[in-house]
Amino acid sequence: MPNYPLTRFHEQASLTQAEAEALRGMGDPEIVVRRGGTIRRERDPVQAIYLLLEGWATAAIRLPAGQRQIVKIHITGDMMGTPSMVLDTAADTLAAVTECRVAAVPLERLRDVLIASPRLGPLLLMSVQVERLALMDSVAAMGKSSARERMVRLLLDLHDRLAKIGAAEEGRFDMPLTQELLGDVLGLTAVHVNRTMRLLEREGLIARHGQRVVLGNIEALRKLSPVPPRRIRFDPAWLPAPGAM
Amino acid sequence: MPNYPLTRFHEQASLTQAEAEALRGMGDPEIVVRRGGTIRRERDPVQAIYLLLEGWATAAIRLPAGQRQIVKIHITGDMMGTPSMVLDTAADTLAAVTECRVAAVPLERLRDVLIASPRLGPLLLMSVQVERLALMDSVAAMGKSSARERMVRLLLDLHDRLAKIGAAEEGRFDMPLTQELLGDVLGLTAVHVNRTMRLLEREGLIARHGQRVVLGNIEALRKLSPVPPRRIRFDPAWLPAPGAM
DNA sequence: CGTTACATTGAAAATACTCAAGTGTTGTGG
DNA sequence: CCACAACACTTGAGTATTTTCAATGTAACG
Repeated sequence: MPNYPLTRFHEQASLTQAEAEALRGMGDPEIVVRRGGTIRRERDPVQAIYLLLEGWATAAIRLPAGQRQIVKIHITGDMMGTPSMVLDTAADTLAAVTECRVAAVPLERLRDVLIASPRLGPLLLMSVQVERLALMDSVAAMGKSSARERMVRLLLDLHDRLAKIGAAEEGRFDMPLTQELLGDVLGLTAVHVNRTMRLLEREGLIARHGQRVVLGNIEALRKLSPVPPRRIRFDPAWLPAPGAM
Repeated sequence: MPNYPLTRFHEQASLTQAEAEALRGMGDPEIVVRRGGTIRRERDPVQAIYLLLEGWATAAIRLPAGQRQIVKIHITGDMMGTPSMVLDTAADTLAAVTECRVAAVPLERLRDVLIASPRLGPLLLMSVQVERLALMDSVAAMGKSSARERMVRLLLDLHDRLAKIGAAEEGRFDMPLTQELLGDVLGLTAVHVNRTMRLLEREGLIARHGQRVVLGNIEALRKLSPVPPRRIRFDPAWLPAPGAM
């Protein structure tokens, strides 16, 4: 088993193994960020994108009024901080939920990789569109569904993503997120997150033991979810074939 | 003045004039979609992306429960339907709010353009990241701010985007959106949209005459907005220089 | 002019929030 | 190994925001 979970990039962003390795190879040596630590702060100058080699992290925006909204929960294998690629100062704060292993890819080196592997640009574009779709679904869920529905969607989303990297099986997985963090993801208070989860528990839809979550009846949960999962097309008509560029 | 508002692509997506023309030149002949018409329906096979040559349009997701969430209000010059590039069937419905002039760019031709103008891939990537940031801000606004704050943000966002294409001046612009549509953008009911706008009016922050909106005190409104505007960097370090690819 | 679509307002109900207190749980230093 | 912080979770009671339901007003259009 390789040091790095390439499957993540391969499946989500449909980068080939060689392309993910090219990106990884150009990255800085990995650093370890301890639980609660900050990887990159909002408003910092944007100098790199980040590969999350292992761990859980959050991407959060702080509103002027002081509240924090988490816009993405990152897990092992995710690419982080790329929306800020088009800004001078970072849009979001990347924070380690668990201890994380992270490799930074300075933007200049990313440019070199884009030139050296011309297909990587379109593939990166593809992975960004996938993230954009996830955000569109988030907006839909936040605008038009109840706390319970949003919670169900989050649990299913985490389950499906964790299953892809082998960190969830038969609806069971570890979720190292406090209820306050969940609230900042869902746009709810920690108190209401608590009530909502307890409700799902009383209904027999989920069970919890510490950080361990068990989705008892996934089919029933999927029926409750405000948005269905999306199936990515791995060979879209607009993607130049290898060798064409 | 050219037939096509290239400034939009140039400013928002930082495509050069030549690149925008390349994209436009590869598009199908323009079609006219009448007010209320559908440009592309959710779940349709994805065959093209769309250039909105003129008019207002919405990109909306329909939830299984039947509600509709508008994830983007498109104005003249916008590129539409690109998130569905990575799907077999479209994620969102594109509908004409006003009469629209639209040019479709079939995905196969987009591929040809990407090959012929290699810098277009990274530039497209840039424009998609800009849209992604807008969605992140939307999530933040929907999760953590009140109806009034969200309404203020929407009005400022429309104002700023319209100003870029010369369709807003001194805080005045036409907004051909019904309160029901506004509700589907903001995640509110039409009734509450009405109350919220009337409140802003009573406070002297805005005025309305039919579709005409006047932002009386833009500075005060910006202070109320839950998210500040973002400044895009037009020459990011990761963007290969012309000629480098 | 009648029809239709959109805007406005009131009253009651529902959802989620705030404040507050109490209950684990975990980690740490003595 | 215990005491005690520190942190996270849980629950109750009252409040605020937003929704729902219903009725009425108004402007555009054939």
